[in-house]
Amino acid sequence: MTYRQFTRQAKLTRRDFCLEMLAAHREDIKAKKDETAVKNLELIFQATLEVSNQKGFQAMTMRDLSRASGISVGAMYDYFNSKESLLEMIQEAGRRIAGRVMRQAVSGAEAPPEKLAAAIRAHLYLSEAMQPWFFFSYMEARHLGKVEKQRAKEGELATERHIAEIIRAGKRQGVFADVDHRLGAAVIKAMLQDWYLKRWKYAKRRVSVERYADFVVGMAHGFCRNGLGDAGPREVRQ
Amino acid sequence: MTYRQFTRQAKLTRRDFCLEMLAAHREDIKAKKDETAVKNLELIFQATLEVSNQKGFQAMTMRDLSRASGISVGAMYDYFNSKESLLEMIQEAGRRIAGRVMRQAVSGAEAPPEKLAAAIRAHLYLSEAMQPWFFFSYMEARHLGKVEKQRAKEGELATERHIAEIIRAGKRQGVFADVDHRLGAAVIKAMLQDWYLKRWKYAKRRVSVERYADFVVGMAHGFCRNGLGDAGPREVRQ
DNA sequence: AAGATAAAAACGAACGATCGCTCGGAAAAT
DNA sequence: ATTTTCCGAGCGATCGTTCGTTTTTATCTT
Repeated sequence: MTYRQFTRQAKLTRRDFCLEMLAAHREDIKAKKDETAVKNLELIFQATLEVSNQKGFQAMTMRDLSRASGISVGAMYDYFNSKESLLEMIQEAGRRIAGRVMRQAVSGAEAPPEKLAAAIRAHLYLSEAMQPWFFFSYMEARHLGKVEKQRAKEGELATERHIAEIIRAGKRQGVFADVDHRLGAAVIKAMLQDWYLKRWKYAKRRVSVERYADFVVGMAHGFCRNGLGDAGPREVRQ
Repeated sequence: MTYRQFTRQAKLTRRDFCLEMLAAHREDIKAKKDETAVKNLELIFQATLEVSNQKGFQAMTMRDLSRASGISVGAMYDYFNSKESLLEMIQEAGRRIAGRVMRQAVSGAEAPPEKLAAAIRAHLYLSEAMQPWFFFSYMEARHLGKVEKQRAKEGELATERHIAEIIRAGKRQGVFADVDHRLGAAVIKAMLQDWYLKRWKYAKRRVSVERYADFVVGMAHGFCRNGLGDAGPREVRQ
């Protein structure tokens, strides 16, 4: 699947994101008409990611946010109860959308190699389509409350366990070599995260998400087929 | 080289770190006696990383820092001019030490495979010994001023270019396959960063730095020898 | 169609709390 | 007795947040 096909089937626009936020907090949001509510949520959401991804959520003041969104400080508070709850609303909505997309994206494949490729590709395409949110979510997870922080961490570990499980299944079926599936999943995850954490770097080098996906899938398959992760005597040490 | 051997030859204690800070800012620091200066710098340095790595540097107040270090707010200002300059002092000293260690750690190897292994191992061992600083440096780079931020980014890119150069040399000498050395270096770098960004995860799973190093070196060699990164027709797509 | 009325949305000055930081004097060391 | 180190109340600035008011939009009346 190409990135173009992916974005066509998945609804991941800024508007979709804010509809999710509105639905989850309809009674807390003071605006009566959905039309205006979504419109202003979009302005606030975009401004939050823009300012926050540049200087950090803590360093962003409500006056910064007001200037960047074009909405007065007082009016913004019709859409969230506090700065902290704004952070939680954004994290929560994104986590829900990402979870939903991931679940249905990997539902097609059968054999472990294809499943592995599908999972990698789905994660990369998703994080490409929602890059500002993924970056935000990663960098600001520390500022969440205990409950929300635990949920964010759990979401991360679930992705990793999912990949590890695919590798394990491949080993049982004999299509993968006897590699450390947990360490393998960990480093694959590291590569996936690098895409949204350092996207400016890849953009400057003109590396497309498809090319990066091909590359990571290639590395993952090579690793699983040849068993490079067993640290055997082929190792060269200094 | 084992991690134990590495830490024995490299001077990377907290005290060494603070001696570096003191030497760089001897005239700005109000304390006259080096003894007391280093002692208090250690308290401040440790408390800064402790509090900051948990809640973020911006969210850390000077009163937090005073409580965590056991030094009064007033006395702390005998050791730095402002909160921002404290951040810069820590970043600068760490960058200098890390650069020095890396330069001499990879000076021994000759052939590209050994050079690659040495570079990976040196970086991992270094980030293990200075893990709190590496984590801090990565997460707080956004809060630096323009000049310091550029220097931090340059340091990162230098590491990556170094790895890419080794792979390129290996290709020219025919010991490595025709792989994309830039993308290869990028994902190797991602694996290296994962070690200090997610160390709690590896600690819980009882993965030692040596085992992780063996694993990454194995993946890097496998990739370079078999050319998994060319995204050829062997790719399986969904 | 136009004016009156009510409802909804937007505003920004002002509030108490807390921030980074200073400074005059106390405490400790020499 | 002198120097060095340490202290923490207090300063102005700025923070997140509120709320009485104005402006805009929708609805009703003539």
